[in-house]
Amino acid sequence: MATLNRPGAPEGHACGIDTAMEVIGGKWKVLILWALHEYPHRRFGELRRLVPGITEKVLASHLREMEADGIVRRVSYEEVPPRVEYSLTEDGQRLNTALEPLAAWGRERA
Amino acid sequence: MATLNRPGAPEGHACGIDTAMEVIGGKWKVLILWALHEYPHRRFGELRRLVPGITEKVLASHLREMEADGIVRRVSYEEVPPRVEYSLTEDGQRLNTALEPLAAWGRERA
DNA sequence: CTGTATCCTTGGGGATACTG
DNA sequence: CAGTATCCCCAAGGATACAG
Repeated sequence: MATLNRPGAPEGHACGIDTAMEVIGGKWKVLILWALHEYPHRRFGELRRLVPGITEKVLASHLREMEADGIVRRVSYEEVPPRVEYSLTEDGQRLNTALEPLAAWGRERA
Repeated sequence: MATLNRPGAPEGHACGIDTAMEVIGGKWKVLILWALHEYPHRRFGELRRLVPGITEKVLASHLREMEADGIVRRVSYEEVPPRVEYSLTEDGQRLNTALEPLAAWGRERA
């Protein structure tokens, strides 16, 4: 993404906020993150119920992207019927922690 | 926006992250926030230069929304040629502070 | 149960020109 | 200088059906 144009700045250490925004940019990603934090190791169907309104297609693609970004881990148990569990990676946990002040700011709004 | 479906939760205190995401949801908003934090009291044209790539239309509409959300203050000096200065409100400053851990998380990514 | 495959819609954002 | 006014576009999401 774009970065700031910082006249007279050291140049070489971006603000980093843009990087984070790309990762959590999807419409439901922070909600998924939050859900996985409060209810660890959820299955696909459980997540769908935890995040009301999301469609299967979008949940699936969001999970894929979050997995690719290294914040979500997907574990598939080869059973019938199929069982898949999603959880946060270490980086995902840290991201969630980093999100907490922002959540607090949101809560303080009337 | 949507909120989490939290079975067996106290119900009545949402996670708050969704609220914050709505406020910083625009494509360039965090960058504007950051710019206004590092270079307080900027004029329209200066902001345009600080956030390279943004168009006048989008900068204007983003600023309007951020003003409506109470995180940016717009002061117009009735002069010719016109002069307008944008700055962060108290709430905007607190939002920026709340964004810092997220920025740090982004910076730590390789 | 855990997803694809299709098709369709929308609005956020881009380009450009113009105005007080 | 500080913005509107238009027009346009496309990718992110939604709806629904189907599959292993």
